[in-house]
Amino acid sequence: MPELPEVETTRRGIEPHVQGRRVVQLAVHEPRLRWPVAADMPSLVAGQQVTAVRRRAKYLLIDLERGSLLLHLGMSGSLRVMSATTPRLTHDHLDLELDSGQTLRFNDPRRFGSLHYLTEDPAQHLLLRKLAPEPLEDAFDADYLYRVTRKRQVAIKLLIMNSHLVVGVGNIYASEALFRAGIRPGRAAKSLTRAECTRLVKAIRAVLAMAIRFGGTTLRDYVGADGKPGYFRRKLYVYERGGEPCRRCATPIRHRVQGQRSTYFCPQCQR
DNA sequence: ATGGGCACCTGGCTGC
DNA sequence: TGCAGCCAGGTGCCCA
Repeated sequence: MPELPEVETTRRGIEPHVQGRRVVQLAVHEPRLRWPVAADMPSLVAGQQVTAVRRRAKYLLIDLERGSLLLHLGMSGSLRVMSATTPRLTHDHLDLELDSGQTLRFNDPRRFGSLHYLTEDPAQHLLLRKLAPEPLEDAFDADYLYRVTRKRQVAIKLLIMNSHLVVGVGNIYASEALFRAGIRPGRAAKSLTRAECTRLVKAIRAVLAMAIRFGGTTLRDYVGADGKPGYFRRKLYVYERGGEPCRRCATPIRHRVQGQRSTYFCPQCQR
């Protein structure tokens, strides 16, 4: 479910409830996530104070005094803050119970999410070490995108979804950013001109920033940390709009499968 | 090094 | 009503 804007929306939603609190208990109701939750994690994190809540790509980092929890929401995960006494629902797999009487509850039907506890520098962890620059920071610019697309035969949509090259762009925003940049998703990455790279970088930044401002995209059951749905969905130009008229030129939006994922584009506006 | 495909899961929807 | 088949927001890993 979550792309970068949903993860950032979640981070901002939980931060005020979590930062500065002390962990009373980590309750692992279902350890079988994408990777098994380590059995000794509850004993390691109990009693520690939360010093910060950060995000790297689509990972959330909950910094503690002596280490960090590294959480990924996968395809269907969500985090909610609620009273620790609230009855659990199906797929509520984790509870980070706090000294405020509240709990940070992780629900994930598909169990593609994950939780690690790191005592080393998180940036050096295997899952984070090879990630590309953050798209909303300065290192991600037209020069960078132009450089990494040279010699790449792969379709530009697949390239911008490759977290070793660009982080935070998932299936929805990949289609949306390419529409805004006027670039067809199937184009070989190396065929992009410098001007197109400039447009694409701007489009990626703009679409992610706007989605964060609107609190993420509502698709099916997505809700933010406070349980409220995101409002970006009505802003989508192409995603899940196959056959419908392009909002800009009225040409029917096309749908096709790329790398086993759905892609949407306007054959008129995108070249 | 690059690229393509699969795997991990559950649930919702469609069509017979 | 039941059930098979297909699809869904991610990404690490294996193989060619």
